[in-house]
Amino acid sequence: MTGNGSLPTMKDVARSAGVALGTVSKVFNNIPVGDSYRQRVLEAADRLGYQVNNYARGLKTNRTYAVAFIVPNLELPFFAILTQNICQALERRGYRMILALTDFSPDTEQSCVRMAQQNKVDGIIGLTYNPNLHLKDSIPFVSFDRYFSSSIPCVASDNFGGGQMAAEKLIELGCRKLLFLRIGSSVSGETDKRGDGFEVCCRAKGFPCDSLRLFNEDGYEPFKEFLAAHIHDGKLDYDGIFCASDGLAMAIRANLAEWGILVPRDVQIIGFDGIPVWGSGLPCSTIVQPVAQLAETCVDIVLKEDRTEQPSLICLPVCYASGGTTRDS
Amino acid sequence: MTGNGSLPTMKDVARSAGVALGTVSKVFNNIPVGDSYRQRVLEAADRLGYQVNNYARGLKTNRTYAVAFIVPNLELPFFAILTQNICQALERRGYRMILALTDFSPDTEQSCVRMAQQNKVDGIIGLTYNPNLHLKDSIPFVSFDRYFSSSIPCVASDNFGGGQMAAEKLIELGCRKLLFLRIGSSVSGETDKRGDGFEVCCRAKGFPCDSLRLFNEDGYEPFKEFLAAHIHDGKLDYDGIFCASDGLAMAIRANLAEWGILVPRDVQIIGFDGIPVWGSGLPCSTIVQPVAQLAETCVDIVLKEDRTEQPSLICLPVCYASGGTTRDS
DNA sequence: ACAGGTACGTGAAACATTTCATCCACACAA
DNA sequence: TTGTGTGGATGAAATGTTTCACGTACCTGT
Repeated sequence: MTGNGSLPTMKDVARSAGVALGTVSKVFNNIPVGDSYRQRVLEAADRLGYQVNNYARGLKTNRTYAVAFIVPNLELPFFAILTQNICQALERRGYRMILALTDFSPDTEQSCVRMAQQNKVDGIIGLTYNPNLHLKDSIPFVSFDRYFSSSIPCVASDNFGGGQMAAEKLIELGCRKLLFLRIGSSVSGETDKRGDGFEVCCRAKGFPCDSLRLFNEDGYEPFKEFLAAHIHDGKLDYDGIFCASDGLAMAIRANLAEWGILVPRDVQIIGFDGIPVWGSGLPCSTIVQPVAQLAETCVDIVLKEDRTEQPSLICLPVCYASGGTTRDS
Repeated sequence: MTGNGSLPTMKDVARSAGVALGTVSKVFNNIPVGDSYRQRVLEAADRLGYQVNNYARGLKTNRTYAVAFIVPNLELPFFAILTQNICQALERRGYRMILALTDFSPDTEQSCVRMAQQNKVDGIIGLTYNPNLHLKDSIPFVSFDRYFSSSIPCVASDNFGGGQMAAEKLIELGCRKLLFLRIGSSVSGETDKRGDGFEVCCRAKGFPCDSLRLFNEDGYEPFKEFLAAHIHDGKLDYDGIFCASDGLAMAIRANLAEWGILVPRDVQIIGFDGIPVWGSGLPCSTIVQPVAQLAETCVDIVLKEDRTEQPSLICLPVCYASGGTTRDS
């Protein structure tokens, strides 16, 4: 017994095992050590209940095996699942995640970055919106879904392609009066491309396409007004709607139901994200983001040793999946 | 300029400001320092882009302002929202969260605890199932929803009361043939109490009550068989179902729909959790858990300095909320 | 038997902080 | 003028690791 009440250190283990400090260190770093020594060290460590102190280790090595993930919240199923996949990808590589929530506040985003820097994380993955985040270039940063500049790697789904895909599908299903709906803040980023792809495709095929942006985060009140203005004699002006997210699609469907307009009977809807909830399949027909690969890619890039020749934008393919809000199944 | 390429340290700041090391330390710890000194230090720090190194600080002080949260995954909306609330409660107090996912594996739970210990977290909040987790008693541990022993504080909803509440409500709505459904692993914990409360109440009021436990995590196949056996001439043997979670309730509803049995027309369903998803309200009528207070309580307890006289079980009240799967609105 | 080489154990220095015993300078009282 | 007290700056020690230059012991070949 070393006697004092605090936790055992390497020094205690060394003393107890009758070896030098450096030898203990080597054992816990998988550096070759004579078998008898290794054994004695492990026994002593076990006896004392020794555990490596990562704070001392990190101080010395400047590697912490921690990565910060910055995300607005976990209410949106897509955010939650993305967080889960990134956390798992990190754990698989022996890293751990420091979770930082911003609630979409640019100031909070900045302070999360500061926190991460003070904590000497080995990298930061950010689902952030602040266009002029101040980053120390000594810490690798990967942006999810928002492209800031060529010096900041960005991992995203093929949003443009997804929009095209949605348009093609709706047209193929016979829709002729098309609408794109998106919701959210003014700082857009990649998400707008979903609408761009949709519009480009509609126009190319010669069908009219309206586009509406809803600014009210909750409640969808602006949509209600819009709906009221576009329903005549119980019939909607549109027969195909592409929503920028599944959540929006679900809200729209609920809203339309109040007018007696049924999905997919009267209008077909395609959402975006493709996260199953409640274990009962997709919430709607949708463009599915490859969450697992997105997460894996973010982690790969942020942990990459060689930071020269990093691609600045990585775009992963999406796919269409039927989920009950289109008439195709 | 200090010259070497690495990050500036307190020593650099001290030199640049022309003050002693200890003075710089005091400035960044809000310990009284002469105004002119303070100013000079802050300017120098700003000039050099200095940031406190939390690893050195943590090594010296043994406080890290980090708390580990151990949870199976973020797929279940309840887990995701709980994680969010705990993370926010921590951030409000100047702490950060290390997120550790277990996918329900007892071994992973244990290794998460080990990881947390090595990382010198100030506390651990665990939504774990392993009944014999090996914990260092030097780190405060709070268990969410599972009671292990009187020495480990447990924070939970009033599951028993919630079960009673569900029974009372269904009976009040005229249901007479009642069923309780739960899903999940054999290691149960507090969750079983939902069923207990339900059964006790049904029995007390003199109505029959069946109870079924589904072991298959995904797919709900066992429930399908059970359903088939209890539907005669398109009519279900039950007119009121209490599900141990909203996710299960949603799956049941979908299953019943395939048999032409509509909710709440033919049978009324009450779930458990009460997490809104897709921003469009509750998924079903449900017993709502007070997630925000649960999170707040966990954090309060795990960070409490005085660890004597801690309650071993804290039980927070739930409430019923109508969400479309009962005929009461 | 001895030189040279190899494998590996040793312990001090370094990492960036906090803390504490000292010390200084100034003010005020006698 | 001198002695005392005080607010506050100082810098060395300590925190638990890793790393590296060094030293020792053993082995091999001639």
